[in-house]
Amino acid sequence: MITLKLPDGSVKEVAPGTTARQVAETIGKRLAQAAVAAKVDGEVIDLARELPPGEHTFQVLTEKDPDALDVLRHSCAHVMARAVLRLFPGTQLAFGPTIENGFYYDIDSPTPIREDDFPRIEAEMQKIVALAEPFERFERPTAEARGLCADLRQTLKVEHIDDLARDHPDGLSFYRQGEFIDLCRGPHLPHAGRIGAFKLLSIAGAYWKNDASRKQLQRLYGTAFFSHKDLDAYLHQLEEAKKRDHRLLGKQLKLFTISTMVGSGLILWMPKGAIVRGVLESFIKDELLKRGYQPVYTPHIGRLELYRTSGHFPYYRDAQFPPMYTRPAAGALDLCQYRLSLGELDDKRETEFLQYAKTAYFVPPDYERAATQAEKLEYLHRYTLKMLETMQVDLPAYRAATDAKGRAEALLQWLADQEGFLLKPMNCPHHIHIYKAEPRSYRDLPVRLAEFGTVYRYEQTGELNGMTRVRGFTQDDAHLFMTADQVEAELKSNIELVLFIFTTLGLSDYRVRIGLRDPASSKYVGDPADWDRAEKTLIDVVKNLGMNYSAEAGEAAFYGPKIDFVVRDCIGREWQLGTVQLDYNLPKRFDLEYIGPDNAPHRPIMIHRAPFGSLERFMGILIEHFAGAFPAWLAPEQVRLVTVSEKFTAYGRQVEGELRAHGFRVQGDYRPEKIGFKIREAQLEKVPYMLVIGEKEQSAGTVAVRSRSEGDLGAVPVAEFVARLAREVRERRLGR
RNA sequence: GCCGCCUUAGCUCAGCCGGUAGAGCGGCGCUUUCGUAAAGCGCAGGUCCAGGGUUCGAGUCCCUGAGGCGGCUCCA
Repeated sequence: MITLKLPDGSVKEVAPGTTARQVAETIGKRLAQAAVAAKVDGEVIDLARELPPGEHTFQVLTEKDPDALDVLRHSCAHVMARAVLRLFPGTQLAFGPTIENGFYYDIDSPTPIREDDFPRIEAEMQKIVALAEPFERFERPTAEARGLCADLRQTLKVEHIDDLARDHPDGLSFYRQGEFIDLCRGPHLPHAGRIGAFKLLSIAGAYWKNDASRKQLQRLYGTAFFSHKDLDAYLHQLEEAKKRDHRLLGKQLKLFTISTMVGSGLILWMPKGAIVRGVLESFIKDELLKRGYQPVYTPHIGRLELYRTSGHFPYYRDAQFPPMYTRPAAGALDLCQYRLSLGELDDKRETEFLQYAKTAYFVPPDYERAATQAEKLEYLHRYTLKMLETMQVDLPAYRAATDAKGRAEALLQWLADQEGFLLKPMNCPHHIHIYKAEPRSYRDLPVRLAEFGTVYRYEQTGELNGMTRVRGFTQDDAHLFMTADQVEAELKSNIELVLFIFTTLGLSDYRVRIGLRDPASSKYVGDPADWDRAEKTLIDVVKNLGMNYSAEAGEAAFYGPKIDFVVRDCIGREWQLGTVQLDYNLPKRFDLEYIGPDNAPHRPIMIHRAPFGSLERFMGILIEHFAGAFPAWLAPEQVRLVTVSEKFTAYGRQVEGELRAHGFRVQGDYRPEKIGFKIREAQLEKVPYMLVIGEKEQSAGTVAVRSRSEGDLGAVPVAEFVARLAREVRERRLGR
């Protein structure tokens, strides 16, 4: 017998071989009709599946259950794939999972699919849904499954089976629906007729198995619901969310702009945006001073040697603006050094090298693109020799070296003596040298150096996004230098600082991610023992604070693990804001020390932290968070005075002066327009308060207050309005 | 960087099968002196992203490049 525990606590015994649907029928006919799938021991299964022997929890899923929506969407992905196969014969299927608000299917079709094709595909899907054919599960031994996929000419599926044969030696499942058969774990709807409403949303490129070196496929995104009403509600919600987009609001509200001439990913803060940023900066600066931080300033560039020492230059070469050598040819040799140190020339870098070589008139005449890696490196070597010769630089160590690695090292020796600078990609090396500028005692620790430090990173063009992913940004950065037994308290205090900032701004929808190193990757520097210690400390601190978190391998910085605060933008993309990073490595690389109570030198430990992340990204997220309607303490313009007619201009100016004298950001609108028009403008500019001034106010010495969100609040004496607003600003009230 | 799409007035956008460019808002001028989300009339404003090609003729078709959007990959 099979024993099932139902959600209401009752227990049901059924015979072996009973299907989930049969159980639903014994519970109730209506329930069986409403059933979409079943949940056994937390796992969602088809209604047609026979229940496994033993004791289980059992639940029938109906349309109301969120898990049921996933099942529906997964089935809809199959329907879409089936429609695509009909319309685009020869299409290869990859993966078709559900995602948070819908589903996608990765495909490789002989003729690329375009958004114009969506209506045809949707019409074909509609036909399939109308037939209401069942989804039938069947299983095959792995070898046979491979054969079936091969017969279906689904080469990607065959490749996938080869990859996962190890993990599934005892067979794989398929689902058949009409002529369509797909390798799939399931579960699925009983039949396609249950798909109430669906829509294809977009199309994008995606790499096979998420690997950029593999083939790029087309990813078709769609969504589906049980009812048209739900679909319409979702589409409406999408439209509304788009109106909060910081790129749109930034333009409308004149907060920031990006100019092609200045460069992609470089934010120009317009006066209104600059006000908000300034208020945020003083907010955090005051907080830091209270917490024992010391503000510092450092320049925007630093010597290459500095970043060779820190590791930033060699490790993130491709993500930086090119180095600036005072001797131009050194730049070319630097490029050679880098390629030689990598020991390979991939297609992209080979093209770059050829272009570079051409401009220097050093193209090897017999250069063949099809050369092997070894031949390519040989050309690179000959090019380097030619450069050195022309520059009349004699490098015996280079000549003596026999392989690319040796040559790279010899070149680096020479480059290290060349004067070269880098736009700073991080502030830490500069701050480290402030730490190093004086001898430190254990009594001085922790030393907390803070700066709104602007850094530059050459992000790939496809990554740039409004204010959230840029090439020049300012971190509210600080570096803390401390002893081992101060680490925990400092970490804790920094996490609390981030939380304080988030609370003040009403950012409540975030998640905490602990970034650990990926054991399989070689990008991390330092002693594994230090890493283990650092990772354990971070996890302990977060646990002790009772926070929810997810620990994710591969999300660490190259020098240490970190705690990130991740938020979502208006269309659901995640961005890292606040970050706290623990670092045992840079102190070693820069040979930092302090004198301990034992009168001997010790190595300090560093924390890197930026509660906002970057002011640019934070501002972008904040614009979306408030939908452009900043609370009074942050608003670029706090008060707009609107006069009923030009007769009241004088009184208006008097009130304006009074408010300005109290430090408020106020602007008077004295144009001979109707006040309805002036109010509309102020409302659209999202000014928190409008003060209407006419005959009554002038004679009574009052102002008629109108709130952006609550409308007419009635007249009050000017002094009273001043007191109210001052309090609202002081308390950093969020309003709504 | 990769795949797909987009780029027309300051902004939002129309512009058919290739025949020489339009609207609304905004701006400016005049009139209106007005009570809580748009007063009326008039005027100005365009290298149709850039470069090349096809064509008698290109905003429209083709190629290359730049910038943007959505993904993917990346993100110290």
